[in-house]
Amino acid sequence: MARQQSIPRWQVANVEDRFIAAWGQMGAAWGVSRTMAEVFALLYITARPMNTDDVMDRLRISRGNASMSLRALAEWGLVSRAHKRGDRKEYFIAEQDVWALSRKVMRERLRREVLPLLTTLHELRDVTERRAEQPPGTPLRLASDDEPAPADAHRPVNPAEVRQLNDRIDALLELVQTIDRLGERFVGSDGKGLRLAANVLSRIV
Amino acid sequence: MARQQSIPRWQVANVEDRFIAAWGQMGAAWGVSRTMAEVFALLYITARPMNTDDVMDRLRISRGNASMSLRALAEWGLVSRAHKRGDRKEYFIAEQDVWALSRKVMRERLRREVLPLLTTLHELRDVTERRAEQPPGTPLRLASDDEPAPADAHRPVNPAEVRQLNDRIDALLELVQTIDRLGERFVGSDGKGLRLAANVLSRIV
DNA sequence: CTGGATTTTCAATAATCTCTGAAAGATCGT
DNA sequence: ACGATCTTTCAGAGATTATTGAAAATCCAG
Repeated sequence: MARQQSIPRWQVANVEDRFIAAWGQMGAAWGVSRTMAEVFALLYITARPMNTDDVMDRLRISRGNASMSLRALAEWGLVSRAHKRGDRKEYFIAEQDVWALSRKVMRERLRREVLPLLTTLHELRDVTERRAEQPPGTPLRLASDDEPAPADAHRPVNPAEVRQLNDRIDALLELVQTIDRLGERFVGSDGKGLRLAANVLSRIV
Repeated sequence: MARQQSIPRWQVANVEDRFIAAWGQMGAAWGVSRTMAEVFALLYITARPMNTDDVMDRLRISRGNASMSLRALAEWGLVSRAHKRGDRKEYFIAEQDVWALSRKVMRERLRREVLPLLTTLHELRDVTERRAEQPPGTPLRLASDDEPAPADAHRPVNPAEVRQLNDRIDALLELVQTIDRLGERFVGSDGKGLRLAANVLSRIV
């Protein structure tokens, strides 16, 4: 095999910049703030411990912004904190294992953005659910409705329609639950969950 | 089994509203415009063909907004267009099969937000890649750099570091490719891909 | 072809989200 | 305890994105 060719520093910086931009873009498309994604990208691609000033200077962002982004990344578990002897500054290091990364992202996103939906869907189903074993006399209306609703609003809805509404909520509930459980599977297993899944599925389908 | 209890219309509307709000919220968290997610939620949960005015009135949004959102949803393949005899208005119907829905969402998101990243990562790797079979004399610098860079920028980077940089890009490339292929798997298979995956994985891990 | 009905477009506006920078708060060595 | 260094906070400024509404385009029946 031929010898590795050396590359001028400016070209490496260019690669890093393009990587950071692309990663930031993707983050933004998936609902992560662009800057936070960029800070992570910087730490990942350089694979060097960096302090707030390093990040500020390289990304041309304010101290406050850098501080917030780094903290958020630490909360997500995507970067860890480190210290250097004789230096009071705090340094940050990006997790380099991409499987660990995807696990952490998945866990956090499930917790923050799927669970709340799941909760709401359950609540809603409680309303539309067949109340088979409920005592017949139970009042349907909640206590607190003092708004003068039009008479039409009180017309009872065809029970068949209610059942269909319930079924639609149920179907979504099942989907979201499946996604949630699937995610938890990865999270729960060791670091290689996604890779395992990929292999298994390739063989099956 | 006891008889299904009837529910006043206002309570159904309340369930629908809460569903729409929750769905919109989740959409926003995942980088989909809140309104677009809400319009879909409305069409899905009512399971009725609706025209632009219906959506405008129910969601209290402008005609333009409703029109744009409906069109986008149609482009995503999440709603289909329909017509009623003797009515020139266009009606929209939400896909009700949640597995088909997840397939369509996944396909579009892969295409729009993963593929571009994949492309960039490939481009970047082309730069850092070992140029084993490349002719030795090939110039490293691109033709067009007239900017007066500081001498430091031209200092060659330690080849070992370049290799490590390449490895980091490679690792991410592999991850993103895995996700992409995994997604394509669902898309390519019949409607039940996700459910199948869920079952298989539950048994394995 | 015409007129009315419907949809689409898009510049202006509004709402939302993000970033800054300076001040307040922490932390540490002496 | 003090001063120096570093970090966090957050109100205001700025940037971005979403929304409106009215005009323009499209469509269709007669």
